[in-house]
Amino acid sequence: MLKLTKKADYGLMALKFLAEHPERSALSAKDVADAYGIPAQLLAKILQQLTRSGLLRSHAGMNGGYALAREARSISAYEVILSIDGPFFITSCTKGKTGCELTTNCTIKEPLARVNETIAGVLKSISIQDLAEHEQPAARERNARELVALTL
Amino acid sequence: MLKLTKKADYGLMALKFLAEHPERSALSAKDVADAYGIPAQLLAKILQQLTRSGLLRSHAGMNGGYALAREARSISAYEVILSIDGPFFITSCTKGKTGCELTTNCTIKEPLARVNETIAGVLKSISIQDLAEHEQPAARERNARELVALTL
DNA sequence: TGTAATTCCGACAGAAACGGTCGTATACTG
DNA sequence: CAGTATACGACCGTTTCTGTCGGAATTACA
Ligand code: SF4
Ligand code: SF4
Repeated sequence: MLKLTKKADYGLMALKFLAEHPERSALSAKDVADAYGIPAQLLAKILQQLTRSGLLRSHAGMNGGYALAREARSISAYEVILSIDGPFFITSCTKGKTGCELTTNCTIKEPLARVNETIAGVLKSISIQDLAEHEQPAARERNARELVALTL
Repeated sequence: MLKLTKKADYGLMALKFLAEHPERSALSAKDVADAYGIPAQLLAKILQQLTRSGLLRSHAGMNGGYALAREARSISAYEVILSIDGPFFITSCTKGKTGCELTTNCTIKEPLARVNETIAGVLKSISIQDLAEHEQPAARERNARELVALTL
């Protein structure tokens, strides 16, 4: 289903946590894992992946750990998900193995690709910074209609 | 990952197909399955589920089959996904089994819930009718920023 | 009445994805 | 050198997804 993996979830939490602690030059995977209840080794792998993707900067050895490679404002949730879960597609017609064989005669492929772009756009426009700030839940969803009208 | 299941995918295809053939009073599951390359028995179950949810009207026996219960314009992709894949949540913190135990000290739960609503809103504003019509892919995503600003 | 078409329903199995662990190697600090 | 930390890959148990099978109930029609 349309659900993000816990890995991505954990990744976002970690990023947010790092964004909230700029005073510390680096936080170890264990620090973050303990702050919430995340399995330490799993989080470690996630942070390593984020580092590979260039979202984090790592430093081994004592007092080592991870820090944001860029400012929180410029890191989008989309990038995080992309890094952890791989290419973002809501449909299965992404070529490669276990893809969909109906791509030739499928008629909803195109429209769904547009929906895909819309959702990707939403994710791209959410930064780690946004997660760190807490605003009031306002009236949302009421504007969804006009919102999609622009993109579809 | 943030991917819809093939079942939902098939369901949308079928709905669209039905919407495109209003002249026929009913189309059998096999008709639809053959039109594309969808496994017939699987599609049958999907259509049955959609019927149970009230999106389709079914008629057994010869010359039986399925037809839209409402007009295509008023059936949203969200309803289809909801019917087939169950409640829509991008996160795992949906209580119940295999849920997330970090809900107490999780700090991104709230923000993600808002993202969830935004995406749900997008889905809700897309109708079967929309899928059946093909418009030009226009500049989308450029408005994503302002779009989310409204909902976040 | 009987037969074919068709929906309906549950159970099941294979395959993939996910969540998590382990072991070990490497790098840095002091 | 010892201790702390990242880096990486292999592995495994569970869940979810996809698809199949077998059979029962409905309806049309000859
Ligand atoms: S091709 Fe059509 S059916 Fe296959 S995944 Fe893409 S959208 Fe779904
Ligand atoms: S509680 Fe926090 S961590 Fe657990 S699923 Fe919800 S958002 Fe993700």
